[in-house]
Amino acid sequence: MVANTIEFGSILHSSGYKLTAQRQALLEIIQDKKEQHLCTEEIFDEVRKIYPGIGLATVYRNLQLFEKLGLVHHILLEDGCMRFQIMDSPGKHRHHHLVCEVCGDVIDVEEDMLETIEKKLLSEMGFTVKDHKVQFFGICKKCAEKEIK
Amino acid sequence: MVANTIEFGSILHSSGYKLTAQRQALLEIIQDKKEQHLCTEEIFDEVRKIYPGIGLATVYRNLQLFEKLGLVHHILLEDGCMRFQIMDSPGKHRHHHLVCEVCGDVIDVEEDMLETIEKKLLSEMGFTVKDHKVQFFGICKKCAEKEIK
DNA sequence: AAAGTAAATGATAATCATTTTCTTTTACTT
DNA sequence: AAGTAAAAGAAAATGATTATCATTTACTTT
Repeated sequence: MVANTIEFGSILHSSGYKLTAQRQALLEIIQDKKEQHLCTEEIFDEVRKIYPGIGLATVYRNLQLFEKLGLVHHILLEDGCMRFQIMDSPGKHRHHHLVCEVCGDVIDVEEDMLETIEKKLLSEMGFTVKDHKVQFFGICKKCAEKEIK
Repeated sequence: MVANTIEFGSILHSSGYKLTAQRQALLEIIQDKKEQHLCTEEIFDEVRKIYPGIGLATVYRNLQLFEKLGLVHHILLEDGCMRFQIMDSPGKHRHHHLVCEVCGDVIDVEEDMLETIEKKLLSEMGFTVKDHKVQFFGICKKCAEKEIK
């Protein structure tokens, strides 16, 4: 499931892009920190550890490119920066995010559970859904348990 | 259903805020342009027509205040600015947005349709949902009909 | 394997939405 | 009508992101 450097290389090449050391380093980081929804600056800080010379503009540029190629996707929370994640199964609808209002954690939910709604939107409103972005705000399990004590 | 100036006045007063001419003008505009998901700059341009002296910072400040008071809410699309709307029924979960990828229109969907999912998130993951943000991307009815022709 | 070329990078400046600061004005209280 | 804290206006500051441009590099062609 997890794509390796060679795969990334062929994805880039087949679209006419070059596989640079910077791009490899970036993809490695994003893949490693899969569960953490890192923002651009955070990715920049991480990637510098393995490729110290990299510039911030390169990070921005390539995250955009990776998203265009379907390798990563981003979410917008309320903190005013883009947070990126590896796209686990290209073509599938985006997964949902649970944002805990207490601890700030962002939890991924792989299950879609929106088919019924999307069918309804088509039949009742004539709107064909191609993708969605869903965020739930509330209290995560950990924080709910702490509150009881 | 539609709150008038007097209501807004008492909402502001009861929370210790003053009812200024600028705030009235702002609320009028946001109420008038209910369907339009205006961004801050657009609201600024509109409000200047009825209150020419208003400053942009005042618009930003008050939109923030109105949101805190539950009078308006905002969405974040991909254009990098906040878009505001009057909150029709305070306390209720936010409504969903259908974003047409062809014409860019944003359509409101008042029906919630997420109860089943939210129950599942609680029972299976222990996550208590307080609110949600849901955007569907796709093709609206109008654009779908045009395509056929 | 060396040369050629377009793409990619790094550094820095520019941009754009939003926030902050600070002085002046105004809404509401006494 | 006077007093006061909140609000407004103007402008500077901030922070994320994008654009510019000279230099470097990945990959192609010889």
